[in-house]
Amino acid sequence: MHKTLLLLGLLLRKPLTGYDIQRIVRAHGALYSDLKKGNVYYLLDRLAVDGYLTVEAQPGARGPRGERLLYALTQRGRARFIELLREVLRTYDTVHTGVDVAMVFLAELTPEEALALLAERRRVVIAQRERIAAEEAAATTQGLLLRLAIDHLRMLTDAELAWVDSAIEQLHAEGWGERQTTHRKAAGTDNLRDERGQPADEE
Amino acid sequence: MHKTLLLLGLLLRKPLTGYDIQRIVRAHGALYSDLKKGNVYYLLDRLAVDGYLTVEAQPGARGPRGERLLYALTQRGRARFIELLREVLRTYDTVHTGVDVAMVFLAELTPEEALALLAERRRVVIAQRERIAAEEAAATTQGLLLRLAIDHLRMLTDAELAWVDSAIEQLHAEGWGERQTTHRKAAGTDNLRDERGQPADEE
DNA sequence: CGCCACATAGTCAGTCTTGACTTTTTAACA
DNA sequence: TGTTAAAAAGTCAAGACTGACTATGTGGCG
Repeated sequence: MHKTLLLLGLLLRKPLTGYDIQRIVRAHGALYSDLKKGNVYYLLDRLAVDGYLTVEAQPGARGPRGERLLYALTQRGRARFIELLREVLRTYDTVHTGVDVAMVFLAELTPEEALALLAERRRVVIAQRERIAAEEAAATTQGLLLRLAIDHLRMLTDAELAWVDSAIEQLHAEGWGERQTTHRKAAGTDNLRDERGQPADEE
Repeated sequence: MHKTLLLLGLLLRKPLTGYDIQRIVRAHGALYSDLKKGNVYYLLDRLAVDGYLTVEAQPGARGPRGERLLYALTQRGRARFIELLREVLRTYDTVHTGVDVAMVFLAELTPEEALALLAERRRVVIAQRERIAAEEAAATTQGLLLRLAIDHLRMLTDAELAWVDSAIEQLHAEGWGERQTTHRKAAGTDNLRDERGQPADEE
């Protein structure tokens, strides 16, 4: 949904071709990095079909594949943009990265390997944090809003790092680092919980 | 990918039907909430086709739709599980919630509405934090790993809250709250940056 | 100039994901 | 006991997304 928001948002200022959009996306690094090439064309096309964009061949410009299409926002598109903007700002659902799922099953690995993998994760997170911090520095000249946006990325990465550190520490505290403690069987705390009785509100 | 990991993980202990899995997922609240019904059946089927699971009709049990299918892990499935577990633990990519995108375009709204929406977001995040904290409390009896997993969710939610607060504060500091300051045109700091020159490593 | 390597601009088949629908079983109650 | 309501268990068509592929232009260099 926020991918659509981004496309409409980029088209606010002036009409663009699919490739223009890709260049902008790429230039912004981590911020927009989840909008992939193929998806851009798909979404632009769908937005056009739904009447949010108009399409026309760009006059004097042909790419390797025939003539380039120029997409422009319609009035409905502008309205849709505002609508989406509100929607995205006001809602929040929990992010699901998957580490949490992995964590639940961590006892399936040897303590040594588990800790080694977490240590590797830690390094990866730090590297990513570095990259984002650099972007943030570059963005300070670009105005408050862009900086706040990148701030968001950085703060989430910081939180991830803090969590990994805390997890490693707690595992050590429980003896996961030591050679052969009470681990062979102590790990088997059953983590399959089943619901019985209350239907656990499904929407 | 972590959805597959979860399915395989749940099947580690014993064979289950699709519906068994759904009950477990629902019972775990926020932790597994991104695995939806339809997807469960699709993924189980695909895993079976790929040889990671075996399927057989559960003996004395029929649901509303014919006989229920019981899925069991194969040796390959067990190996795949471990493989995925390692992969998920070791990698990290930035999460993309969309607020950051929305933030970039915040100047398209009036300062009043923007701040109101952020305030609403703040409330939503707090409510979600509450829900997760409750789950975390309930999970403390369930062992370290489950608690660490839910910790992860909570810490990310905390970070989101901290960000919203900081954003609101900074916007106020810039005069977004006051009635009619220099905003009609001052907001138009161009946030379309384009790449020129270096191809900005695309993998 | 002819050839190679690379950048450009885009398509496409296949995969994942979802919400709305369907059919059967169970429960509740008049 | 018959009727209605809700929950169980699952299907399905359509939408979103991706990576691999394609085909054209462009610059360098022998």
